[in-house]
Amino acid sequence: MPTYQAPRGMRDLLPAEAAAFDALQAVIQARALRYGYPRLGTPIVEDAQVFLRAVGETSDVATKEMLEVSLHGAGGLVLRPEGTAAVTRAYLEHGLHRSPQPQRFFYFEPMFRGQRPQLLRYRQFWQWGLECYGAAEPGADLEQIEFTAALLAEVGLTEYTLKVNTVGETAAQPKIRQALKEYFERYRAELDDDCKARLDSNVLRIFDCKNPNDRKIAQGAPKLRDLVSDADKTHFAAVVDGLDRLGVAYEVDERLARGFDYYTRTVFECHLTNPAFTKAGEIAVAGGGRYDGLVRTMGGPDTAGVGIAGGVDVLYYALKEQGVAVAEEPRADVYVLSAQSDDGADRLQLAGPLREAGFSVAIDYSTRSLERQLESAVKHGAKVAVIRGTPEARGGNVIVRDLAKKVQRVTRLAAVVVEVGRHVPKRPKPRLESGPNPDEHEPGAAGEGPYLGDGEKE
RNA sequence: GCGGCGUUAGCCUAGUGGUUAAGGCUCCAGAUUGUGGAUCUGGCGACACGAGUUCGAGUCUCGUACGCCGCCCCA
Repeated sequence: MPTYQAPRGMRDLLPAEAAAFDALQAVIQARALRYGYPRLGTPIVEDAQVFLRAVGETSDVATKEMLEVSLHGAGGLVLRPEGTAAVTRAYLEHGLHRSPQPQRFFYFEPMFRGQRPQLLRYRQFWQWGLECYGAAEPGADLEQIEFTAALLAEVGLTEYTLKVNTVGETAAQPKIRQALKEYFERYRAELDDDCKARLDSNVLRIFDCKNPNDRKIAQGAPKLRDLVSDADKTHFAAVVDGLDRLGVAYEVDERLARGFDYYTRTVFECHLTNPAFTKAGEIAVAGGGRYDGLVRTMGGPDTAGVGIAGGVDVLYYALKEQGVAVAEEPRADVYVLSAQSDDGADRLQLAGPLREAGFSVAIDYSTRSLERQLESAVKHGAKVAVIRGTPEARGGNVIVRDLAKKVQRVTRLAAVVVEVGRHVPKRPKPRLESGPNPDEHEPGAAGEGPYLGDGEKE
């Protein structure tokens, strides 16, 4: 009787999907580390003001789409709706703005939104993200865009397009909004109700309108690129030029504007292009941009910043749609069976050395017939059965049976680990500390010079 | 948050006012505890929840929850 259900828009990650998420996190986090972005964790709950300040109090996120948390009746806390504001809060709270700049961070966390769920828009969703503080140069923008392109290529996502645009520096934004407002104000009577509202709330969003007539009006609007400052133009030109040189495919989309107020200059998004997703409008698998005014808005010094966030759920389903195998539900490779009854501890003792050696081992504790136990082992996906039969147990032996090849041999207890190793691989054991990288080539093989200490001359 | 459409067992499906709600898959247990995915036999298990209409509701009406789609918005 399904009396209890997961809350609306939230779902369980069953082992297969959880394994896929783990695999995605491992790939993304390893790349982040390679780019010099260590992971930073922030609480799932934050003071609502953190986000209200950052994203702009008028945006919809602020007004109605955050999930509030009640703590003994006191309000003011919300479930984290996005990463950038939270990471920025941590950056300032811990004085990281007084550490050598730039500071780079990676995160991989669940986020929450309050709207009704739709295709790939859950109330709890996972995002990975990068933040870089204290680098105003276009190279920092490029770094993150290149990261994303390389990441998506690594995991095998091909059905997407990268769009880039510039929305101008902080100082230029009021002027830009003013110019657009003046333009659209002339057509106010012709705009549909939604766009009339956008005219007052967020003019930039009129460019996203689906109404054909409004689109026509929007085509004649002043171009963002003409409205931004000369410095903005130089910055954007450097980004675009860099993408060309790096061989990253992109489109300049004059209409691209992101939802949060904190974006300045470069904005970018990766949109899915598979029809299964475009039918639901534009779904972004990653997106981000520069936020040169955010740190100051949050109470810190004038600090440039740039960030990107990607949807893990979106990426996972997009890969599935493309037929990319992500990860399988992990199964125990080895099953321990026994014909003896009440020998649970013996079965555990049998499994122990195998587990310590790195094999994944599950145990059948039942007293069912060997036939049943073998059937169960196969159904659970085991590749090898270690069978404790009566005569073998008496002689200190077990049977190691390869369930796929249907071959087996009697093995001394001391040799079980070696014998099992002939049929299935060990799982990598994680370590608490990582050691130094081994040198992968002979010294001098790449034509490098000898090591010299300070003061030595070649 | 607004609107439309849905919800029968773990999964898929039948059942449009009248016995005890049917079937397939899965799962569990057996087919005399030494060798497996098959087969056979048996078993567990559902009308999302709550009201209402009716002699009688899985079936009609309303509300709630959840899902899908659209809108708003997009992280």
